[in-house]
Amino acid sequence: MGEVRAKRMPRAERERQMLDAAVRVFGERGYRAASMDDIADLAGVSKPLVYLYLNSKEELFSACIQRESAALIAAVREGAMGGGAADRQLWDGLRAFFTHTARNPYGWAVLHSHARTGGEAFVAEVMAMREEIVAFVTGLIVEAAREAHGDPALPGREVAGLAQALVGAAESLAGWANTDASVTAKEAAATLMNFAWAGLGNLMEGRRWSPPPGA
Amino acid sequence: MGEVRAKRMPRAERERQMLDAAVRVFGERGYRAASMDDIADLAGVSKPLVYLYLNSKEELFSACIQRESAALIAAVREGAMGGGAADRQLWDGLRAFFTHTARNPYGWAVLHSHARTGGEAFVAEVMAMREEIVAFVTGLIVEAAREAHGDPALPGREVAGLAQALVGAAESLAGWANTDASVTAKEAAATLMNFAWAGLGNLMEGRRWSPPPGA
Amino acid sequence: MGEVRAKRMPRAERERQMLDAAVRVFGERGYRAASMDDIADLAGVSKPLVYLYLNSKEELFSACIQRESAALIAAVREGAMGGGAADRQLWDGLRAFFTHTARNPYGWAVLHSHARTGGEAFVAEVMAMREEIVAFVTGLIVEAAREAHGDPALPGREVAGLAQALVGAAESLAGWANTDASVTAKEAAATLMNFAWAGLGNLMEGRRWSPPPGA
Amino acid sequence: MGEVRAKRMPRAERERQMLDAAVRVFGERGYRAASMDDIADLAGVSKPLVYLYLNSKEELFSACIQRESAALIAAVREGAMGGGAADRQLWDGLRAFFTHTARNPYGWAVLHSHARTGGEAFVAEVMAMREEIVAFVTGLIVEAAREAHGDPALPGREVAGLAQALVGAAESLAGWANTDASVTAKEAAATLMNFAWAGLGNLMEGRRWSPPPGA
DNA sequence: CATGAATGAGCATTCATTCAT
DNA sequence: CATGAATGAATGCTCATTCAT
Repeated sequence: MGEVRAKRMPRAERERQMLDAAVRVFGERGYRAASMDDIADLAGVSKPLVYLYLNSKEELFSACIQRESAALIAAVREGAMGGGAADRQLWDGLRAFFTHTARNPYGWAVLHSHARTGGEAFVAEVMAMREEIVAFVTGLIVEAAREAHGDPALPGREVAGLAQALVGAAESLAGWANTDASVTAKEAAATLMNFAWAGLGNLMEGRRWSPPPGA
Repeated sequence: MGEVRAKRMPRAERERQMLDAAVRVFGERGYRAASMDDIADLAGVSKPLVYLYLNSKEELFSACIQRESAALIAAVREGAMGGGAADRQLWDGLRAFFTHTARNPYGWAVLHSHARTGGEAFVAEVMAMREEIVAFVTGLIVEAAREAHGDPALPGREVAGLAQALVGAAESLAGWANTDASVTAKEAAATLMNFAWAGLGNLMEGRRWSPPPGA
Repeated sequence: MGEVRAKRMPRAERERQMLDAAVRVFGERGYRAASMDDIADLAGVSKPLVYLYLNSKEELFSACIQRESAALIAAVREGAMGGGAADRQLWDGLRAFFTHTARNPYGWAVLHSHARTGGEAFVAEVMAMREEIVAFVTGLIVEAAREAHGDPALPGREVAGLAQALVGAAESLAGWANTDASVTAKEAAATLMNFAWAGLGNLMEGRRWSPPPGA
Repeated sequence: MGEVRAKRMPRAERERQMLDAAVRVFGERGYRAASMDDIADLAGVSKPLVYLYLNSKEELFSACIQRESAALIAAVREGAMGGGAADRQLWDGLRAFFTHTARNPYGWAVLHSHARTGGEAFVAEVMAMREEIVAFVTGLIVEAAREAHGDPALPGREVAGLAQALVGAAESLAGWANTDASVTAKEAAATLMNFAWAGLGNLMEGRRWSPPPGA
C-alpha cells in the first residue's frame, strides 16, 4: 500500500493521485514492466477504481504522456514568455526546460525513455509533443535570423534540421544533468547556448562549414 | 514462421540468425514487449534452440546490445580512420554514424530507444558504449582545439558537456533522418557540422555566449 | 474440473479448498510431478487465484506440510492426553496415529513420502515435525522407565535410537495398514505394542541382547 | 562434463557408468528433478547414447531400482549366510543392511526416498524388493520361533506385521545413522536387536501386551 | 559407435481486466 | 462510490526425446 487510504475525495483529485502514481511507476519501470497493481497500490486505491476512471492501461499511459507533455511545453513557453531578444528567449526556454526535467524526472523518463516502448500510438503522441517544441525552437531561430539579418537566408529544411539537433542536444544534456547531480540546469543551459549560438549565427550569415572537396 | 526452415546448420550461423531476428524484434517492440516466441519464429527455429544457444532473454538482449554496439563503434572508427584535420575526422565519423544507423535501424533502435527499458544492467552496457563514443568525440574536440589554438583552453567538464550535446544532437538527427527518408546521411552530417563547428571554434578561442545580466 | 464451481466464497474457505486439493495432488503425485494446473482444477478455481492466495508452488507445498504436520501431531497428542500409565499413553498415542494416517492418506503421503523430494527446506520442515514426535515418544519411554524402575538406566543416546526405531516401525506399519485395508488401526497399534513393549522393558531393566562373541 | 571422456569402452562398462551416474543424480534430486542432461554429463557420455543403451528415463530409473535392490538384498543375504542360530542370523543380516546402506547412500536414497515419487510402476518394483526382505526376515522369525519353542505359535498375519515393523524400524535407523555420522552400523544393529529381540521372544512364547480393558 | 542439432509439449508464474456485492 | 473475488491469455523457461551425420 502506497499510503493511508483517504476515502471519498472528489474525482478530480483522485485522478490526479492516480496519474501521479502512474507517472512514477511508468517512469521507473517502463510501460510494459509497470503493472496496474503497482500503480493502484501506490495511488492508494483499488484496481477497479483505476479502471473506472482511466479505462485501460493504454489510456492511462496516454493520459500520463498528455499531462507530462503539456506540463513540459507549458514550462518552456512560460520560461520564454518574458520576451526580449531571440537569444534571450532561447536561453530562458532552455533553462526552463532543464529545470523542469530535473524536477520531474519520472515525467521526463516517461516522455523521453519509455513512450517509445508502448507501441505506435504512444510514439505518435510523444512525437507530436516533440514537434511542438521543435516548432517553437524553429520559430525562435527564424526570428533570431530576422532580427540579426533582416532576411532569413536559411531554407526551411535547414532550419528544421537545426532545431532537431538543438532539441536532441538538449535532451542529451538533460539526461546528463539528471545522471550527474552536480550539473545544474543553468550550467546545462549555458553549455548548450555556447555550443549552439555561434554555429547558428554563422549559418544565419551564410557562413558554412564546407566538407572537404574529396568527400 | 519467418522463413523457410533450413535444417541442420552449424551453430555459429544459427546464432547469427537468432541475433538478427532478436535485434529486429527487440528493435521493433522493445525488450519487454518482445517475446521469445516471436524471436524464435522469426529466426526460423524452435524456442528451446534459442535457449540452448543464448541461455535467456536477458543474455540474448545483452548479446544484441554488444553486437550492435561493437558494429556501430567500428563503423564510426573506421569512418574517421582516414586521418586528416580534426574537423575532417569529425565529419567523416559523423557521416559513418548516420550511414550506419540508417542502414541498421533495428540495431539503432535497440541501442537508442530500448536498451534503457530492460533494467539496470542493460543501461550500463549501453552507457558504456555511449561513453566510448563520447570519449572518441571528446578526443577529436580536444585535438581540434590543440590544432587551432595550440593550447586547449577548455576545462574537461566543459568538454564533457559539449561532447554530450554533440552526441545527443547526432542521435536526434539520426532519428530525424530515419523518419524522413528524404534526409540523407550526408545532409544530416552537414547540418550537424554546421551547427556545431562554429560554436566549438568560438569556445576554443575563449569566446562565450554570455547570459544576460539579469538572469 | 474437479467439482461444481461455487463462485464468490470468502477467502478463508477458498484457501482451505485449495489446500485440500493440493494435499491430495501432492500426496498422489509428489512435489515435482504435481502441477499447479491440476491443483487449481481440483480445487475448482483458476490458477491465478491459487497464486493470489498461496503465492507459489513452494509456499503452497510448505503450507500443506505445516497443516498436515500440525494435524498429525495434534491427533497423537490428543489421543495420548487421557493420561494413565506410560504404556497406556503410548498405546493411545499409537492408535491415534494409525487412525489419523488411515483417515488422511494423502496428508500422510505428503509427510512421509513426498516431503523429502521437494528440496532441503521441506526436508527440514518435516524433520522438525518428526523430531517433535520422536521427542514425545522419547518422553514416554523415559517416563515409563521411571515408573517401572525408579531410575532410568538408559543413556540418552540409546533412548534416541529406540525412539527412532519405534517411530520408524510405526511409519512402516502405517504404510502396511494403508495398503492392506483389512488391517485396522487397532491391530497395527497392538502389533507395535507387542513388538516394542517387552524389548523396551528388558532394556530398562538392564537386560540386553548380546552380540555373539565372535562378531 | 563429469569426467574425462574415455572413448570406445565395452558396452557393459559404459552401462555401469551410466547407472552409477543415474543412481547418484536420482538419489540426490529425486526422479522428477533429475534431468537426463545431468545424468549424461555426469556419466561422461552424450545423451543419445544414454537413450541408445537405456531407452528412456523410466527404464533408466527402473534399472537403477533393480540394481540397487539386488545389491541390497544380496548384501543382507550374504551377511546372514554364515548360519547359526536365528538371532545370530538376524544380527548378521542387520549389520550387513546398515553397512550397505551407509556405504551406498545414493542407492539407498533411490530405494527408500525417491522410488515412491516416480509413479505406480516404481512403487511396485520397490515394494517387491521390500517384500523380499520382509519375507526373509519373516523366515528368520518363524525359524527362531521354531528353534525356541518347537511350534510356531504365531499366526502368519501377526508375523507379517512384526516383520513390517522390524523392517520399518531398520529403515528409520538407517536414516538416523546416515544423518548422524557418529552412529555406526554396529550400533544401529545393536539398538534394533535390543529393541526387537525381547519383544519377539515374548510373543513367541505367547506372552502379549494387553490393551487396557476399557480401550 | 557416437554425437551435435533440433523440437513438441508442458510448467510456474504474471498481468490486464471484469463482476457481484 | 468502492472493492474483494476471480479469470483468460500470455510469457519465460525446461525437459525428455529424436534425427541426420
